[in-house]
Amino acid sequence: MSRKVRNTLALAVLGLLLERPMHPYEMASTLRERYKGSTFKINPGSLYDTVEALAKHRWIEPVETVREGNRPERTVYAHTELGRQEFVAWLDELVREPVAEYPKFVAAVSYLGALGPDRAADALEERARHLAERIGGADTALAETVGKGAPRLFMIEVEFVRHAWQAELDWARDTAAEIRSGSLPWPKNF
Amino acid sequence: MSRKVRNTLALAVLGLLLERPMHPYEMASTLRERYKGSTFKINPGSLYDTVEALAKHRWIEPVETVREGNRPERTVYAHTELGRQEFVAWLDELVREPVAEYPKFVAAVSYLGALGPDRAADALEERARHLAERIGGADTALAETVGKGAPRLFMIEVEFVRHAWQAELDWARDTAAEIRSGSLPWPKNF
DNA sequence: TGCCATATAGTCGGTTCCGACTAATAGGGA
DNA sequence: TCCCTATTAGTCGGAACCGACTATATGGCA
Repeated sequence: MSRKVRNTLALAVLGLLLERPMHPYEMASTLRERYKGSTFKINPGSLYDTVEALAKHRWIEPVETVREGNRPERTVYAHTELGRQEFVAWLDELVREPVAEYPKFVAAVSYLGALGPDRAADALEERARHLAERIGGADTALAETVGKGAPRLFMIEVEFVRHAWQAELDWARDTAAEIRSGSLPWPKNF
Repeated sequence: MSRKVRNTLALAVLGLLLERPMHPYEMASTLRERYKGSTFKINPGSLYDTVEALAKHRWIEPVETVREGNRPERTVYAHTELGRQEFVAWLDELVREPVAEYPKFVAAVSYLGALGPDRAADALEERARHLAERIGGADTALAETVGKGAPRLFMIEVEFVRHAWQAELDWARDTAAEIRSGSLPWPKNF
């Protein structure tokens, strides 16, 4: 059946418009404020394209075009009833069904052999250090928001990525250790 | 500095051409044979675009154009010395430095609240079941290849994704349980 | 008051990506 | 021998995506 707009940025736009009408630039700054800059890739070009696509399919619609002083016009959008329905259905589907996602790291790991054992172990250990830093950052962010009294649910995706990073970190360290110990044998032809 | 070709499919192409010269269609079928269809998104259009981009930057080059019977011409490519160097350098970088990747599930989780507690828990439990199946599939694939006497390193990325899926599964189950038990409070305005 | 950094708001052209479509041949069964 | 399907091989137009660039206004400080 294949949804009309697949870009996840569209999900963010719909989510924001369910709260209140906004113009695109405001969407971008609101998302950044809420620490969603690492959940959604907020690129101005993509954002305006996405908003247009959503409008074309009547998931959102322009409600007014204001001009303040000599600044460029701002077109304010609101969600439609169709948009609200699609938002929830899409969300449901995204949570229920894992979809293939081809991350760069998996691609690289599939050719790990080409680095040779020493360089591969080095690289994995360096990655592990980077991941540890990011986990620290996530913990700080989580502590801050909870400290401000915000409900945990508002940062639930940060809890998830923290968990995922931890698992990746564990794997990187274990695999590096296996390479160092020789328990992960290295074929000659690499 | 920003690499010339970023598509990970280019990494797969280079990896294959380091073994021996091939024409694009052969690359695609070889990758599928080796169970790399879930590591790289092998789309004919993308593949031919990628090969062209690699050729433009002299990481690979056409070595011959053969025509058998009335079939379309097949252009066979080989890697260049530059291509070999870039391959290893790129690989190294991809392993060492985690890069931001915006997966759809994270986007959805960030709006989990919109599903309401019951539907959210349902959806997470269903995802957990799907993940369990995939983990089973990965285990089967791993057992088969090891059974055939292939070195573990040839399927190392499957070990990684298996680990990542397991972590995701654990999180999904734990979070669903927290929602069911009420220990993850649900704000009213969602 | 002159200047610079930052915030506001969005445009534009190019690259990448996608998947439906084309087209020929080989193999197998009725 | 005719037809159907699978395999081989690749093309093409459009959609999505990106990020550098434009342009105005505001605030602070030297």
